[in-house]
Amino acid sequence: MTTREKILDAALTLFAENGYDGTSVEQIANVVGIKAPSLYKHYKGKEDILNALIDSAEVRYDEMFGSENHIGRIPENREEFIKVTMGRVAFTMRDPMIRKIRMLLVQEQFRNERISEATTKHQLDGIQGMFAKIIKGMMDAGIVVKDDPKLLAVELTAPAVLQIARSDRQPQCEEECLECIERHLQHFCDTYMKK
Amino acid sequence: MTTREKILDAALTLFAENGYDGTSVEQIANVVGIKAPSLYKHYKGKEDILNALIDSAEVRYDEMFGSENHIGRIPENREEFIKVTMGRVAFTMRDPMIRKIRMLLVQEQFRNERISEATTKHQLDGIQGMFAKIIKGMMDAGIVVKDDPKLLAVELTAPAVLQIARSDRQPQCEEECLECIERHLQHFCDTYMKK
DNA sequence: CATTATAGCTAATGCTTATTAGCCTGTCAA
DNA sequence: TTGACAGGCTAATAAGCATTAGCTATAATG
Repeated sequence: MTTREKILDAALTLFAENGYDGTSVEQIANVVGIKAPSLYKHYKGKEDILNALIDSAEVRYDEMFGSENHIGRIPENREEFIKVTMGRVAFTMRDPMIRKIRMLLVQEQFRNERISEATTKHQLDGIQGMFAKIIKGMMDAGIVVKDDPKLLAVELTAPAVLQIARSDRQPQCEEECLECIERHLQHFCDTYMKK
Repeated sequence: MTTREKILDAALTLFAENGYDGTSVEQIANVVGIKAPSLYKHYKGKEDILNALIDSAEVRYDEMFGSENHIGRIPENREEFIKVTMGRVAFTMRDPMIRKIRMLLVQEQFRNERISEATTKHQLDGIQGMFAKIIKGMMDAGIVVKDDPKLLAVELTAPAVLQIARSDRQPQCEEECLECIERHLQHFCDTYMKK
């Protein structure tokens, strides 16, 4: 890992934990193992680090949720749908990097337009788009009732997004959040899946 | 309005807009119309202002959503339910004070346990509890299908909470957010209300 | 009327912060 | 071998920050 990358990594951790204004350039440098002024050999300044961080978060997010090939196989029945969805949720909830990106975005969402748009993409448009396709697939396969896939995606994802956000701020409730999501998922299937 | 109150008011606005760390005591004093050191005649320090702010936010929230007498009449039919609920949503979304409290909480949710718990209460437990009661009432009246009211409250409120959060960070999308909530509400009624 | 508390002020303190200047060392190309 | 550059360092700068000390005027209280 290059120093440039180490800086991004340290900054992400610290920004996520203490916020942008709550993090000093010196703290970042400490984690990297260099002195603060050396950091300016790699980035123009603190704001520049934040921007680079958002760039890389966007790239990572698009790799993860943007491309078609990560939707995977359309589940063939209720059990498979629940299993694969819960797996996705648990992974997203626990992955340290993704978690830090969420925490960074949510704290700095009012700072500038880029972050604000990224937050909407992550919390709403991105996941909804992805699940709309999966739900559409299941409708076409005849295992989900005919309806607007986009609308069902909203119903499906919104409670999960809120619970993931909760587990970010109250990690001790992670288990409870997952259970809550699973109950919701069961209910979703009860409501919209054919028997 | 006493100076003590003016200080809380100014601090709420500034914290909501720029975050706690992004706001200086001097800025708060400027808005109030006094010099920074005078502020210490009213509060022990910056952290003390934040705590007082959360106290008052909690009081206001409990007045608003905590007590039974604010649930109001149980709607008698679909149209009334949609109308009164959209009214509630629009009010909550637009009320400046409530909006600032949401913005403050969401930005500082990782700072301390009180704020973290308040955020969960506002975003999840509070609204869900309130709507669970309303839904329960409509079930008892026979206009909503029999189901777990708490679970239906999750399905009902989660998309709305996310859209309200979106309109906080992208106020230019307020109209769009409200439309999105209304579509969701219609869909909720289609799904769970008897014809 | 005397005094005491309230609530403002200016000045100062001491700390943190982001950033710059300038130096040094090792690596690699000409 | 020389020279340039990358990437580290120390020292310094300048600004901003929360907070304290101490003064003053006004209003309330005895």
